[in-house]
Amino acid sequence: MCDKCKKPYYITTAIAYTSGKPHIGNTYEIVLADSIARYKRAQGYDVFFQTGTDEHGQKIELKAQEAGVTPKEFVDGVAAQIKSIWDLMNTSYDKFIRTTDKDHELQIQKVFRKMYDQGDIYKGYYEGLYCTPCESFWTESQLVDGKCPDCGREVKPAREEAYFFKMSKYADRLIQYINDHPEFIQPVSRKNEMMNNFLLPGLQDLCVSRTSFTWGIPVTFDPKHVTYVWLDALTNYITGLGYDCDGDSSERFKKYWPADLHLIGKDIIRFHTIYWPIFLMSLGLPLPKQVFGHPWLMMSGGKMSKSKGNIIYADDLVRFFGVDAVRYYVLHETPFDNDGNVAWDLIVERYNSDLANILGNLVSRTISMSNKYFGGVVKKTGAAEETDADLKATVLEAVKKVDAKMEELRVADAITEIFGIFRRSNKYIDETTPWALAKDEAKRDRLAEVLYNLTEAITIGASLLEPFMPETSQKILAQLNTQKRELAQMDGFGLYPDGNQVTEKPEILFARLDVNEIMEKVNAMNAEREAAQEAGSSAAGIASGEADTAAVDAKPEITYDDFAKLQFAVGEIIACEEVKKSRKLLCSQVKIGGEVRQILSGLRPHYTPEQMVGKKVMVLMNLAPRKMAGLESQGMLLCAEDEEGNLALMTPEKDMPAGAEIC
RNA sequence: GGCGGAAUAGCUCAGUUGGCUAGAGCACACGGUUCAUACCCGUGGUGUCGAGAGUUCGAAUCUCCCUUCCGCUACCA
Repeated sequence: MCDKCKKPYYITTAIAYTSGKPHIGNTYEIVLADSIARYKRAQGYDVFFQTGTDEHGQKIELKAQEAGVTPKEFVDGVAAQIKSIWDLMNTSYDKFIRTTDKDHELQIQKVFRKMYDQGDIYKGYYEGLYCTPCESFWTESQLVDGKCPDCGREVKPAREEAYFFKMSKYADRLIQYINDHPEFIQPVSRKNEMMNNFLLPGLQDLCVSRTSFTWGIPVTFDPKHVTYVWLDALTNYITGLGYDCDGDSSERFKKYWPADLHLIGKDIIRFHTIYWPIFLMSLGLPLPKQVFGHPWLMMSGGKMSKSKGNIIYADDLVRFFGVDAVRYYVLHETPFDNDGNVAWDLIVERYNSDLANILGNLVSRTISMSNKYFGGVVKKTGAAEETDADLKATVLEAVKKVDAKMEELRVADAITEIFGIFRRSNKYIDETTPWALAKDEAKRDRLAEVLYNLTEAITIGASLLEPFMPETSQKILAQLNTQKRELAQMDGFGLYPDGNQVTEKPEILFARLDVNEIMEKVNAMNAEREAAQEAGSSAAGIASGEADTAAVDAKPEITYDDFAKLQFAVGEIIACEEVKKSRKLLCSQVKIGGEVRQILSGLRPHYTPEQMVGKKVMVLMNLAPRKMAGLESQGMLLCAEDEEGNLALMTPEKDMPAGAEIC
C-alpha cells in the first residue's frame, strides 16, 4: 500500500509524571500502547504513536529541592530514566514529548491566552469566597443566593486571585457528544461514572492557575500565575503533533488529529473525558475518538510500596526473564477491564508453562525433526490427511479472532488466540506421530507434509505475535529462515516457501526456570538494596528519586503568632460510635479537662469504636464547629498519615491527664 | 450516604437475546508417548453457578430481597 493511501492512526499514552522511577505497573501502559500501535501498523495504518513525560508541578519542585538540584535538572534525570525504560521494553513510539519542551510551553501560553481572550477563562478569587465556619472556598457559581452552599452563612471576599475555566459553558455539548458516541469512553462502565458523578449534577468551574509555587508554565499576561498542570499536560496530545494556536499548525497535526485512541490509566479518566474534551471545544478542535481507561497491574498481596519493599521494576524483570517474557506477562495478565496481578512466582509460572513449554518447545521440536529427517529442508508434498484440515482451520480462524479481539482492544484475549495456534500444533504432532512415520520409508511424503504444515502454522503464529513479542517473533522466523507473514496474506495456508531450509541448531527461546532459584535471587537482590539504602540513607536515595520519606506538600511559612492561634490539648475518648449516615466517620465523645466534646473524624477504616475508647489523643480545640452527616463536630483529632492513606492517632509519649495543654 | 459493577471448579476467569450431561487456562492425580526445553497428548470435578423467594415447560442467565466484595463520588476540619 502506498503511504498516501494509508489511513492515519494516532495513539497516545498518558505522559508519565517525572516524580520518580516508574514501576512495572506504570510500565504496563506503554507496552499495551506499543502492542496496539504495532498491530495497527501491521494492519496497514499509518501510525503515529506518542508518549512522554509530564514535568511540572509542586511535587516536582519539592522533590528537586530535597535532592538539592534545580527542578529542570531533576526532571532531566527522571525523564531520561523513563525514556530508557520505554526503550528497554522495545516500544516503538514515534515521539517522546516533554512538557518542558520549549515549543510545548510556548503553545500552552498561547492556548491560555486564547481561552482568556474568548472569555472561557476568567479571573476569579480562589480565596475570595471564603466561608469561615466551613473553612471552604467557593466559586461564584457554587454559591446559593450568594451564600455558602453548605451552611448558608455569609462568605467573605478574598485576597488571592486565580483563573478559572468555565466548564459549564460546554457541558451540554459534551453530554451530547458522549451520548452520540457510545464508544468514546472505554470500558463503558466508566461512562456512567462520569455522567452520574460530574456531568449530570452540573460541572463546576475549574481553577486553572496556581500561585503557590513557580515550577510551571507562567501565564504570559499575569506571570505570578503558573498554568494548572492538567491544562499543561493534556495539551501535549496536540502540541506534540505540531498544533499551533494561531492557526499555523503542522501538516502532521492536520493529518493525525483527532486522536484515534488515548490510552490512559483508569484513575485519570475524568481528566480525559471531561476536562480535555472541553478544552478542545474551547479551541475549536475535534474531540478524540476514544479514551480507554485500562486496568492496573497490582502487586499480589497489596499495593506496591517502598515500605513493604515489594516494588517491582521493569528493568529488574527484564534482567531475570528478558524483554518479551515481561511484555507477554503484563499484556496477558491484565485483561480488558480487570486488574492483573504481578508477583515473581506468578511470572515464573507463566513463563514456564506458556513460553517455555508450549511455544519454545514447539519451535524446538519442529525444527529438530526437520533436521533429523530431512536435513532441515521443509517440503510440501501434498500427502494430506484428514487431521490436517482441523489444524489449518484452527490457524486461519485464529487470525480472524485476533483481529476481532484487537478491534475491541482486548489485547490479552488476542494473545490467548495466538497461543491457541501453538497448542493446536503440539496436539497435531501427537496426532501424526512423525517419529512413527519416520520408521516407514513409504510414509516419507506424509512425514514431509506434516512438518511443512507445522512450519507453516508456526510461521503464521510467530507473525501474529510480532506486535506483542517483537523479538521472539523475529527469532522464530529467523530460525525458520523466512520473513514475517503480512496480515493481508493470512487468509490462506501454505505460503511458506516450498523446499526452504530451516536453521540447523535452534537456539532455545525460553529456557525453563526454577522458581526456587529465582526467588532466592530476588530475595538476595532485595536484601542488598535494603542494606544499601540504609547505609547510603538519604542522599543517594533522594537523588535517584527513591526517597523513603513521605513527600510533604510545602505550605507557606507562618509566624509564631499564627501558631499561637491554635490551641491543642490532650483529650480522652470516653465513648465512640459509628456514624450511620457515613462510611468513614466515627463520632467520639472526648473528655478534655472538665468538658466533654463531640468530635467527628474519618477514622472508620482504621479504628473500630472499641479501639478508640480509652485512648488519650491530641485534640485541636479552637477549630470552628462544623456539621457533618447531621452531627456537629467540635474540634479535631490529630493523626499522622502516610502515602498510602494509613492513619495513626497522635498520643502523648507519657501518660498525661485529659485536658493537659499541648504547646 | 448517592450512582454503578461483581459474586461460577483449589486459583484466574468465559458463559452472547433463559434451552441439550455448566466451560477454558493454571495447579493437582493417573495413563500414553519419546521428535523436543523432564517436554507434549489424553483422562479425571457430587462445582448447592453467594443465600432465599418468584416468573417459566425450563434460570448461572429475568424479577424481588438479603449478604459480601469492588469502582466512582460525597463526607473524612
